[in-house]
Amino acid sequence: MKVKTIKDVAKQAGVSISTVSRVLNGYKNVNPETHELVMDAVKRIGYSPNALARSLRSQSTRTLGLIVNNILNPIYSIMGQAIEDTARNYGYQVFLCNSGANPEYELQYLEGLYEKKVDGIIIAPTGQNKEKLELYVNSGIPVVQVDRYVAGLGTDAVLTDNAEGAYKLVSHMIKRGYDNIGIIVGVQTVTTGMERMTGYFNALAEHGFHPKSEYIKVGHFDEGTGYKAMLELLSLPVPPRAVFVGNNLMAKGAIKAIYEKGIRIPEDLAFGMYDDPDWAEMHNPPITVIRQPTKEIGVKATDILINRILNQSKENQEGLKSETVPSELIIRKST
Amino acid sequence: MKVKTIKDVAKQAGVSISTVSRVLNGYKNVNPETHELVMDAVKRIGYSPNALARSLRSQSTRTLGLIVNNILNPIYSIMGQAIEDTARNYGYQVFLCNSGANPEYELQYLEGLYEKKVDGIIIAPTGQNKEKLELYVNSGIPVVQVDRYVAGLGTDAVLTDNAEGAYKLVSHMIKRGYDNIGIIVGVQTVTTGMERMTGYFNALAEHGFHPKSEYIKVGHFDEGTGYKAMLELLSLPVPPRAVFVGNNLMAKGAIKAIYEKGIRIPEDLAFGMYDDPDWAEMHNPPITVIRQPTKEIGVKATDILINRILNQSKENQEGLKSETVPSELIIRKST
DNA sequence: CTGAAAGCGCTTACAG
DNA sequence: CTGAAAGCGCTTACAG
Repeated sequence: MKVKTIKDVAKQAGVSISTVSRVLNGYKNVNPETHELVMDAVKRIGYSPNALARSLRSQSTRTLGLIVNNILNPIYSIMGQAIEDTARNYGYQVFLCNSGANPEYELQYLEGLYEKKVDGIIIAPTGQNKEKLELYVNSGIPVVQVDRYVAGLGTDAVLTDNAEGAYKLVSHMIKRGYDNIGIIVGVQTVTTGMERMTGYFNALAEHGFHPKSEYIKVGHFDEGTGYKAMLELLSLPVPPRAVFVGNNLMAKGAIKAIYEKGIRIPEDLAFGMYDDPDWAEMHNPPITVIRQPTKEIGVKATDILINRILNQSKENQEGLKSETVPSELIIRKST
Repeated sequence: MKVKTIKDVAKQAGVSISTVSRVLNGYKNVNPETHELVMDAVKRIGYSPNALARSLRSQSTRTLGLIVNNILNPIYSIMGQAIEDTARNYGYQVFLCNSGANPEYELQYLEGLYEKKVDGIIIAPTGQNKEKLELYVNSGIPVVQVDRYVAGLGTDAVLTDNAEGAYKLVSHMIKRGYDNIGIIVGVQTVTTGMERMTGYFNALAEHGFHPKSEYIKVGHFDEGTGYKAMLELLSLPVPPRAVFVGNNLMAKGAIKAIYEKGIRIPEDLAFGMYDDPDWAEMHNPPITVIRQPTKEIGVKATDILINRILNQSKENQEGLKSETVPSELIIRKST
């Protein structure tokens, strides 16, 4: 079946292609009868517009790019869903890309989305591709950073107050009477890793504790390094009495290590984590967490991005926004 | 910063745009010196091709569409990741779309991807948009159905043997000595819902049991209806002694209901489910499951799809494939 | 209210 | 090995 074009519609309807285009785009100045003629022809031959041609000419794709770190992390799938839903309400489609925390893949996506001429992007950046991101900024393609950020980029951002979240959780542990509190967290080249570490330090300092280097483990915000770090903590001569784990993936690995060693929560080891995935509440005992308003972050980021796109031509653009949403301490039985 | 085109490169390099195009596309018959001239110019002015223009002319986008049912279901996020990775190896990008089990959204995506001229699609269909899917088939755009399928469509498919999986799990429960086995499963308009129900019936029949209608609950493969169904089962004069829940989302809801009622697993109620999400093993007690080879489904579907795309011009196409991958019974403490 | 023409940025026969 | 020209399927000033 040959694919139909606007030309076929024009021929069927007995009008010019300009007129067809006007009807299809809902222009007001079209004779009602002509309008009907065209719509009938469209129906009859089963015409469907070619977005490639339309976008090439109109310089707008009504498409957003979303690059997340790890689609297997529920934080990002929930955020992705919120972004998609919000974008849909504005009539935008979303190109969801998963960098897998791999800067090379991220670079490929950044290039691919640029070539595909998305109208804007939302990104949870690895931090390694600042140059490519600058290309967007310099080309006037709006970028919103979420969850983590590359500094000095001149983009909007929607973030969590990671330091405060970590601080709240660790302070809670201290108040519960636990000393020797360990931390397992992601690399310090990523803002979330840094800030959660900072919160940990702040909580200790404020309560007069000195951090002990053997209780501080840095990994990759994934299950494997979470598992390994926990094993190391547990094999210390004096293992920590409580541990703060920096995200849900590391926590999964850490829990696995705890099971293997036959350690009991919270009797032997109190356990708290950043993020509140399904299993945190279903776990026995239920786990104390810091919950981020993931959905809200997605909605806000999309609102900001699309408003930038829509107001691109306007003179006095609003200044860059860097919103920080609060996260919530949810105390359960594991601490 | 004005965006650069092939024309700018041509001017910089002092050659024609045809030559630039040849260099960019790696044609062999280009003078090495010319090649260098062009590549230098590309670097110098920071040229990046416009995929819209390229695709419009070349009639190929090297882009795949993936429409899943629910990105919050780990089955689909894992499958999505596998599809993305496989496609990347072939040089294809994936447009990941989440229908949210809503036929209207699915239709929108089906239309959007068609307009964007993807080279092929992979879909876990809701079942409601057969007509739109036929448009793809008739237009010669390859489609691979995964997980569930719309019958009579003339597409390839990669599926799980749902009936066999359900049969294995329910048979296991019977052998353990449980009578009065209930089922909570998704709507019977979707193949996975139907087939898992069939497996349940088969297992009962083979062991001489008669299904009891009050133990059969049909919902929407989501948490809400799983919760509701479980509450109903538990408030029966004679509640079931064991329950088979049809997917991981329904199971989450069902577990919540079980907690609320203070029911113990497996002492009061044995519990088994389709799918093996993270939390199934972390649950206390760990849950007996049927695990699908989700990743393998994604890889296979992508291989099939891309081979179709690549061989589209060839005469004797291979016949349609409908592969069924086996699923595995993993016995844990909940039964 | 409608049509003819130019052009978006490429690729691809066609000549040479 | 290279260039000029046509054309992919649209939208958008420009005339009338």
